[in-house]
Amino acid sequence: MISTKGRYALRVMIDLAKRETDGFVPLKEIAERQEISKKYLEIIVRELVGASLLVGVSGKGGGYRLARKPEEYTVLEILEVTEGTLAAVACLASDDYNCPRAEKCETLPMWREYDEMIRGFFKGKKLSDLL
Amino acid sequence: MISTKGRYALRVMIDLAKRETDGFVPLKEIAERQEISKKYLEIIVRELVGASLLVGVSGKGGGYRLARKPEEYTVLEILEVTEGTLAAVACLASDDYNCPRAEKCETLPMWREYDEMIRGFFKGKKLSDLL
DNA sequence: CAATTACCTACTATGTCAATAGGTTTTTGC
DNA sequence: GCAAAAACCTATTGACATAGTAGGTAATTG
Repeated sequence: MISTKGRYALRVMIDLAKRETDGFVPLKEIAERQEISKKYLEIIVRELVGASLLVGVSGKGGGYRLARKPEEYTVLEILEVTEGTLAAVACLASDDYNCPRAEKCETLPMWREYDEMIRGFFKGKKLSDLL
Repeated sequence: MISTKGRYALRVMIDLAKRETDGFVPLKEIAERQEISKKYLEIIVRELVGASLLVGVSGKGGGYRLARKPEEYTVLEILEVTEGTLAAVACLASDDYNCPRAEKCETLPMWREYDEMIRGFFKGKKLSDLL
């Protein structure tokens, strides 16, 4: 299940994409428009800055803006930053999981297929598709 | 993310499908073969019986068996029993959620599309496909 | 009647989610 | 230089879900 964090992140990105030409947009404005607690958004937005999806500038006149053009973001990368992993099952979440039953596991192939489908879906969606 | 409950349920169903002709299979055997705590499986299996996916018989010589043929189960229904909902976002998890922002929500259409894809995927998989 | 098995209720440890609280640092305009 | 505005940072919390465990009762068969 996609958490609020991922969903909020997406909404922030969309909000900023719509204000692409407005320079730096303060978080306060975004929080009000989106009706999300500014304090909570701070956490989310910081991660987006950390991953270089957003650029943040402190001080008066500061705020946030997209680091690239809306069509250059996939929904996948936005969700991966905030959700950590989109893996459907723990077995696929990290490379060093190494389940001893993997060889004989009858369900693993299905989870792999599922995973690929999901990633493909979100990779195919650009931020610009959501405006 | 699909929890252990759903994944274990699936493995129990597969295990039973492979022993379709063996009459009633005691949980102890399944737990040993699958290397899962019997106690925990009890909880899961009870839910499967409650949903009429399995038939359980008490007493000596008892155990569990499938209620239907393997090709008559979809993975979707098995997961739905144990996971409760497969909805990707809270907005779609229950019908009476009624988000006030639904009308203007830019992401909702994508979540709907995502949801349909997932349900379609698991509906298309039969238990017999996993043997 | 003893063994086996499902069935049932309750509890618990751990972790994650969704925030909140209360600061510090950076930058600009006056 | 100073006040305002903004990002940035650390810590904490309440609620809930997950992944079990513990200890029993009821049903069935040989």
